[in-house]
Amino acid sequence: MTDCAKIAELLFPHIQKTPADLEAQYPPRQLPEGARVTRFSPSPTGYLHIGGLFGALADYMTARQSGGVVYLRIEDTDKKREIGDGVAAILDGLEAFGITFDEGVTKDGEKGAYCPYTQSARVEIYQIMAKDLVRRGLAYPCFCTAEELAELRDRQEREGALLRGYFGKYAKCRDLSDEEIEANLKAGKPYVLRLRSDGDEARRIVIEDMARGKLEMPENIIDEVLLKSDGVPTYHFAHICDDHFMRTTHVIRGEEWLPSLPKHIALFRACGFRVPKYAHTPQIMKIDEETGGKRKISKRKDPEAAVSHFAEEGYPAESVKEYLLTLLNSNFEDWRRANPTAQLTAFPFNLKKLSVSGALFDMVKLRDVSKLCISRMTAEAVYERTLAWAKTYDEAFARRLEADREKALGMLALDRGGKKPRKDLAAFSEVKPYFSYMYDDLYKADYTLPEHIDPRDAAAILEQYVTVWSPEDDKDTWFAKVKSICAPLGFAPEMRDWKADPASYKGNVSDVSTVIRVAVTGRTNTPDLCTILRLLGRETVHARLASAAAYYKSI
RNA sequence: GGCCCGGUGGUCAAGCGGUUAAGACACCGCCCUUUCACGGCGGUAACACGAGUUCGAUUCUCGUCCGGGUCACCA
Repeated sequence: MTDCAKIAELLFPHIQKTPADLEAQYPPRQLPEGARVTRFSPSPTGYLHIGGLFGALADYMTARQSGGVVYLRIEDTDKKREIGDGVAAILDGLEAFGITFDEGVTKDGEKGAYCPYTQSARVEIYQIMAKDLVRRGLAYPCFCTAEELAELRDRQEREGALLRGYFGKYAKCRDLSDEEIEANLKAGKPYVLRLRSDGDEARRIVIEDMARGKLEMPENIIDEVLLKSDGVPTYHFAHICDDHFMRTTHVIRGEEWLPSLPKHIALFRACGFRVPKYAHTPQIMKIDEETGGKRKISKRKDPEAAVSHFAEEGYPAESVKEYLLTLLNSNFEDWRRANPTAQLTAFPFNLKKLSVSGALFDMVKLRDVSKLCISRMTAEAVYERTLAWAKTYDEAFARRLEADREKALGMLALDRGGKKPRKDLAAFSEVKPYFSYMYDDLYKADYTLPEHIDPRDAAAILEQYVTVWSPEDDKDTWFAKVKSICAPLGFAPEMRDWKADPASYKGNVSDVSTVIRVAVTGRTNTPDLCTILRLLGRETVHARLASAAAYYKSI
């Protein structure tokens, strides 16, 4: 007969505390009815990933809309994969998107009563639980080497075992005698701690997932590793201990965790803990250019996987957030339309409405959301944010913006505000190319006209126009002047006249303004021309009109 | 391969036994209009397939197919 208490003592002589002590140290939270406690728990293995942000947003919204708590926990139990500034990278990413936590790891250390929030600092907690499991005969040390494990796998393959892993008759160390364990320990053999599963392959468990409804899976029978040979827990064990003692009510995580759910249920039961509610989020996909198929968005292959990519491109953080939210709860768009200025946290986020199939990340849709978002900003806001973007990504442009703030504000105010705001800027990086004609050294002349306009007419229009235009003109005066040069040159000043009898005109007022627009901006389409001309100023306008006229005459 | 999760227009998706099968993005057309954009109106386009249950299946069940995930001392 094995003496579990003795083995527990042998394995963890330094552990004196018991689960009861932990219960006392980390008591249930005093929160109002219905308040949900969620957590975002990344591992510091790289930059913040779009899928991570997606999940963090779900955690954040769930806690906020229920008057609960959302905390940030760092899962750094794998020192091999960890990168140096991993935590900082994640913190920066989250900060950029305005996702704030009530508790957990911050740039200035940890805050909250359930600390520490970094798994590597919680080893004692895991070991207290582990010791208790051993004492109760629910866990045992396994001394199998990597070679033995590989052998096991080979054997299972040979035998055609449907289920692979460390379990039942394959679990070599499951029934080691006390003497063998003691001898191994004395010999200094490394070991991992495994769950002694009492699962039955034939039994099935039913779990309610908040997003997916009833889920049915076979019971876990694997003797999962709880503590690795360095005494640090695996994800599975840390998840159970942390989410219990941090009193998480809702575990929101990616669907890649679905297959290990039976393990987690078994572990919660073994520990005597209540199982939290789960919601498994879908993965964010993209179209693979090579195969044309859908696939999970990947950190390695896809630059847009890194959340920082959007900052570099100058997409407003809130538009990325809003786009992600439409992926999370598709009724978000309708809500936003009905509440254009409401705080994001006012949205009645609902885990039950989580979409369950992997959503394709749609850059086109993101751009639309972003255009709408920027179109609603004031010129001052666009100026400040473009400037902030440029300061890190395009210094020369930043200096230019600062050098003539008035002009920049003027151009950014073009067709902004009012009932019909322009929706043509999706990112702050687009300001420079979009308004390149506003700056002499960025401006590239392109005198290409629509084919139906004769260059000789164009030259005549420009020569006439320069005599009437004045930067002081208001919009009506400006347009009246454009019209005034139409008739003498054979163009219809009124669209109505032209439509009634196009044959008797060379063109109409639209052609005339196109000629002016092309001459001054090098584009056939721009925002309000009158204002552009005024912003450009007399000298520039005259010079551009003259050189365009000269060009048309020369061909 | 075993297990798991999915499968409604090009994309994201409402739907939850009886609907002319919403909406958004994209696309096309028209209107508005000095261009473009905005806005308005309209249009193209979908229930993967096969059985079963039912008076009736997009909706329920089973099978097939397709997509994805997962089978580590990684998370």
